[in-house]
Amino acid sequence: MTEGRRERADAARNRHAILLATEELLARHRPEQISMEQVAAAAGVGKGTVFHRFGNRMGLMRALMAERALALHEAVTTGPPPLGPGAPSRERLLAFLDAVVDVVARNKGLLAALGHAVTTAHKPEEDPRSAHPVYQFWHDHITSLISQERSDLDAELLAHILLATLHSDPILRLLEQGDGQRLADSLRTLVTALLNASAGRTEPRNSRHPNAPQR
Amino acid sequence: MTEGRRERADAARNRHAILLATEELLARHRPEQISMEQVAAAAGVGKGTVFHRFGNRMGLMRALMAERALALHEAVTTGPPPLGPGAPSRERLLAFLDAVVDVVARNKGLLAALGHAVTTAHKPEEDPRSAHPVYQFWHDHITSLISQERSDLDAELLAHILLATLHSDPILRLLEQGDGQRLADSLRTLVTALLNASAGRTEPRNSRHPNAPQR
DNA sequence: ACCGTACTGGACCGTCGGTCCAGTTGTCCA
DNA sequence: TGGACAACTGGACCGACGGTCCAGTACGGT
Repeated sequence: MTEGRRERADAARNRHAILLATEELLARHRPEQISMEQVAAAAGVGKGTVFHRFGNRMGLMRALMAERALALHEAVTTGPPPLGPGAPSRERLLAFLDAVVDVVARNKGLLAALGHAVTTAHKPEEDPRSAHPVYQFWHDHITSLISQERSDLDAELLAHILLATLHSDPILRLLEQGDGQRLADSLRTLVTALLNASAGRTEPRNSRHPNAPQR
Repeated sequence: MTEGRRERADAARNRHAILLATEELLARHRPEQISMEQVAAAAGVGKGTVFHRFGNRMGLMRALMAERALALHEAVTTGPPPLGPGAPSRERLLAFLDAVVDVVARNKGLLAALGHAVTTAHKPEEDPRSAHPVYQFWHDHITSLISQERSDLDAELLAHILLATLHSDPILRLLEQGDGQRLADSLRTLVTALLNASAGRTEPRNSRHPNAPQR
């Protein structure tokens, strides 16, 4: 981050102001209709400053998201069980999903703002590999917990499925109406059922569309 | 559709050309970077025509999606089991999910193009109620099948969760690489586990985690 | 054949993401 | 303390895009 120099005081102040302004706008307006100019104006800085600090719209959203997710990140890596290390994987997983729903519920618009772009670099093939760090972390964590508990499952894919929930508009809508608990409950049900399922129980690869690629 | 007059021949021709051009562009380029002008040019019509027929970007995507989903719609409502009526709900559900994955896999970019907007009217509070008809239908169908099999579950929410899968960028990426079978398998596993789970097994509404990180 | 109208298409508009660069200001070092 | 230098600032500017408008076109009914 800070290579060599420290961050200049005014820069830090403006950076904070921009993030704050974005937060407020996000809380009040639909995320896809807040413009960078609006953000700049609301923060009381020039547009150039915003772009200088955050590169582009996505960068701004990423930074904001990263900040919001920080507490959770710490709770998971160094906090007490069941979120932190120490509890059995199953408990950690359930606790983590609860916590993630919580974060998302408190940041309704933000996830939507990131949108699909969360994991995508959209410019002329930048590096299609790198996902949003927050997503990356969440996904890795869930993957690891699932596979610890059930090594026979496709943990990685299932983690994507679970997280996909949080990008869904109808579900975001529910969250807006305060139905976070309902979502958390269903997620618990789902995961519990998954972890309890007997291993060979699901019918294996049936022959799909003939020209569907294998793997 | 055709109230009173028939659709003019040239209009039909152009409409088809536009849809076709959109398809091709969608297949070649990232969906968020194809512009309406491009579509118009590729279809060999003026921009006005495109807007006249489809209203706006979303309308175009909707129309295309509706067309793509038509076959599935018919298979479900009037086709033979297990997709159509007649088979037990569980079989129908599994078959339907397979089929949906198939449709999505064959239309990679399209879902992403619709994006979150699938269910949202974005203009100044138009009618936040109405979802994309295709989504609506898929959701209703899944909800109904789940609740027939397991009336104790929150079928509606679970249906949203299952469908959310298809809007996820990482998963769309997998689909692009031909991993449709892998996704279908995991979905089957998930649903089977869910339907098999013993009723009271999942811990009921615990009072969210006390040490969930704040803010 | 001819009339009314639905359809057409390109000029046009306002907005927005992003760039640029000249001026400013914080920080380091002597 | 002061000077030099780079980092930061911010607003003018640009190209692109979604969407509107409307004069002209040509389809289809009669």
